[in-house]
Amino acid sequence: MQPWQDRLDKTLTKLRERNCRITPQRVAILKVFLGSADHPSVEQVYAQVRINFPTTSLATVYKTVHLLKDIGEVLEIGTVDGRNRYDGNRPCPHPHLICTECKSIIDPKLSLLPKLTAEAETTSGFRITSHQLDFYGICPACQKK
Amino acid sequence: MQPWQDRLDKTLTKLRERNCRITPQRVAILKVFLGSADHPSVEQVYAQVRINFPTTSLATVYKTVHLLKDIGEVLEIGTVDGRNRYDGNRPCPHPHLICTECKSIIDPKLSLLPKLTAEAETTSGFRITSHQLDFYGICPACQKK
DNA sequence: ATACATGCAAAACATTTGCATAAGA
DNA sequence: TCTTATGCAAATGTTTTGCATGTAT
Repeated sequence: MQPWQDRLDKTLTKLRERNCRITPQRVAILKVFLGSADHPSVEQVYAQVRINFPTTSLATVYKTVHLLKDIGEVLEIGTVDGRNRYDGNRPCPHPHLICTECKSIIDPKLSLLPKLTAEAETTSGFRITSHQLDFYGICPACQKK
Repeated sequence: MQPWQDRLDKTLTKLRERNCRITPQRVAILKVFLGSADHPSVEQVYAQVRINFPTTSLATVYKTVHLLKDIGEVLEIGTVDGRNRYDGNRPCPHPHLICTECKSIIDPKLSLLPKLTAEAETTSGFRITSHQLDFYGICPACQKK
C-alpha cells in the first residue's frame, strides 16, 4: 500500500464522475506523478510509464497530462529549459526555486507568502485567487562547482 | 532625443567592447526594446522592426535577442502562451497583478517582497538572481459587476 | 581586406491534431 | 454495443542552425 493510494482512488473516482474511462495507461501515468517527489516533464513521465507499458505513446501521455491538469489533479509549473514541468503532488499553486544551472526545482516553505498575498490584496483591492511565484538562482550544489 | 538615448549609447559601447559590429538591424531591435514599456515577444519585435527595416529576417531578430540577453541588456521573462517574452527596460523583475476578467495588469508595490526573497535564500541555500511573481484575481472594478 | 552579420531555407524542438483501430463501460 | 481512448503519423508553432552573400570596421 503506497502512501498515495488514497489520493489515487480519489482521482480515479473524479475521473469516473466525469465519464472518463479508467485505462491502464491513465493509471500508470497517474502513478508516476504521485510517486515522484520532483517536477517531471512529459518526456520524463513517458519514459517512466514505458518501463511497465512499452506500447504507450507520447501523444497519450500529452493527452492524459492535459486531462489531469484540466481536472485540477496536476499543476503545470511552467517552462523550464524549453519543456513544461508538472507537479502531481501539490496541485495548488506554490512557490518554486529553480536552479538556472542544473534546472532542478525545489519547493521552499515560505512563511511570509500569505502576508505578501495579503499585502497585494489590500494595496490593490484585488480579490486574489491564484498566483505564480518562481525564484531563479543557483542551488547550493551548483554554487560549489 | 529620446529618454532612453543614454541607455542606447551605453549598450552600443558594450557591444563594441565585445567586438560586436553595430549594424542597422541591431540598433533598430535595441530601439524597439528600449521604446516599449511592455514585454514583447520576438515576433512582436520582428513586426516592429520591419516597419522601418522591411528586409530584416526573423533569424536575425532571434540572434540579436540572444546576444542582448547574453550581455545582460535584455531580460528573458519566461514563456507566456508558448512564446518567450522579454523586458528591455527594467533590469529587475517586478510583480504583476493580473485581472482574470478584464485582463488588466497592475504593478503593485510590495514592501514584503525583499523579505520573502531573503527567506527563500536562507531556507534553501540558493543564491537568488531573479524571480517572477504574478498574482491572478479579480480587480476592484470587475468585482462590482 | 577580412572577419563578422545577415537572410534564406531547412532542421530541430516540444506539442497538438486527425483518424482508424482498440478497448472500457 | 457503443462510445471513448489509444497510437500512429502528420501538422503546428517556435526557435535554432548551416551556409552563401553582404557589410561594418
